[in-house]
Amino acid sequence: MTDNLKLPSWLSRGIEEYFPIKGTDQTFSEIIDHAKKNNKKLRVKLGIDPTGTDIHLGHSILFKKLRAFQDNGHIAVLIIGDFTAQIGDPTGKNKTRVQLSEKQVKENAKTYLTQLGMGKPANESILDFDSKDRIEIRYNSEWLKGLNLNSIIELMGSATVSQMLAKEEFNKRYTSQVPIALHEFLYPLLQGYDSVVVQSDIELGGTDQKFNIAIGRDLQRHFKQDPQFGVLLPILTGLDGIKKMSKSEFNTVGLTEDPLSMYSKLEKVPDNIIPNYFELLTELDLSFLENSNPRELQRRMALEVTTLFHGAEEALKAQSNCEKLFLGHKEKVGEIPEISLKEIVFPVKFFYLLSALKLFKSSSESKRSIKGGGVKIDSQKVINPDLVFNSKNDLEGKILQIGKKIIKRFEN
RNA sequence: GGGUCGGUGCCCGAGUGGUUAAAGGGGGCGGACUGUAAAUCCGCUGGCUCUGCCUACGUUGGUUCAAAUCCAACCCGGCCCA
Repeated sequence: MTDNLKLPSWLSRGIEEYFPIKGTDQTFSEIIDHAKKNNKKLRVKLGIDPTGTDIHLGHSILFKKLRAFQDNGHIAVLIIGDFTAQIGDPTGKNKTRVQLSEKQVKENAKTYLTQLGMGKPANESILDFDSKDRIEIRYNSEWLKGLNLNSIIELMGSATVSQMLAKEEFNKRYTSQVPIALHEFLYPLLQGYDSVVVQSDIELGGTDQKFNIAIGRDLQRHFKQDPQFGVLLPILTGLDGIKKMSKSEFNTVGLTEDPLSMYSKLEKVPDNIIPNYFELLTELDLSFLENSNPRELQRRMALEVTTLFHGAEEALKAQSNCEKLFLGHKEKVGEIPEISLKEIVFPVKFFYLLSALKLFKSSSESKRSIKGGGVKIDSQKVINPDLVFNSKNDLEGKILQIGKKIIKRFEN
């Protein structure tokens, strides 16, 4: 049986894969179509683990898709994995994942929701928090905290070791003799159990979530529910153009970053991922990609994305400031982030100043960067880390540049 | 539980008594070039208000003028056996 309906474009854009093509009796597109005709609300699950405090563009594509479901009449079931956050998703990289306290997790969750626009009107926020019948926020500790051993055994009984080892991440670790702790097998099961509890019809996730979503289907079947469909979205490549966007790789753009920093980061992204960014982060028709100047594309993409989060006016201002800055017309630039000299005790050595202002991780690093020629004041390279500034007057109003990314204006 | 191998800087990985803040590579950062991209080339890549001082090779103790390197105990991991 083939699927002769097409997915609507609000849903199909930028998705990597959906599965299964055909559920128990209908194809995925039939279900979407049927829901629309009958005004049926589908329950669309998206889980986030509140392990950090910043949401970046990579996450945003999931949330934007979730919003699209909302806008088309469905229910966003946002699961805050406050409980699972404490186990840790076995991503291999995070072997030293810290145990987060309950309090920490709650706070992270709160900042996530704020960043997603909770409290703002729907047209200014990423998710629609206004339409109460289209948003459901659940914390998974609600049901996971009290699971008793019997239930846990039941969950564990529903999957096999070889299923688990089929998962690429586990498999890689197993074959390369990197330890896998038993409790790590629990993570997919618990995440899958979330689907059972919230009775999800569709689960959204990155392609790396395929396994977990599939486990969710198994468990739903086990608990006599219709298994969910999975919609997999691509993993956004980070600013380096190579690795996935992730806080630990320092290649992210945060949703709440100021326009200038957002624009300037995006505008220097490698060429090869530009089309990808256009497709995943904007709503533009992509036909113009074919014959455009690559430099223009960078600028346009940066502008579009910045507009999305800060509005057209702010974005244009950022673009113009950014360009003026690199052309050297600093005096015309009004929007450079300021950095306060209040806490500084003069006289002060240059390297110590930068370290004290937290512009570098350490004073040694500050010193090295200065020596290496990476630091400018008013466009002049300053390469003497021991240069002494005697008073605020030496610096006030001047513009500091560190590498290509950091630009600050000294203020009292 | 027994046997065996192993635990080195952000990561991988060399080093098996003496300028060792620790080869080499990757990654990262900075510079030149460029389109603020890529490629290439060059430099930097433990901390400290720093011509010096302090921490570092799983942990703790020991041997020695001197240890990442030798010894002991412990902790952690892989594999084989049970």
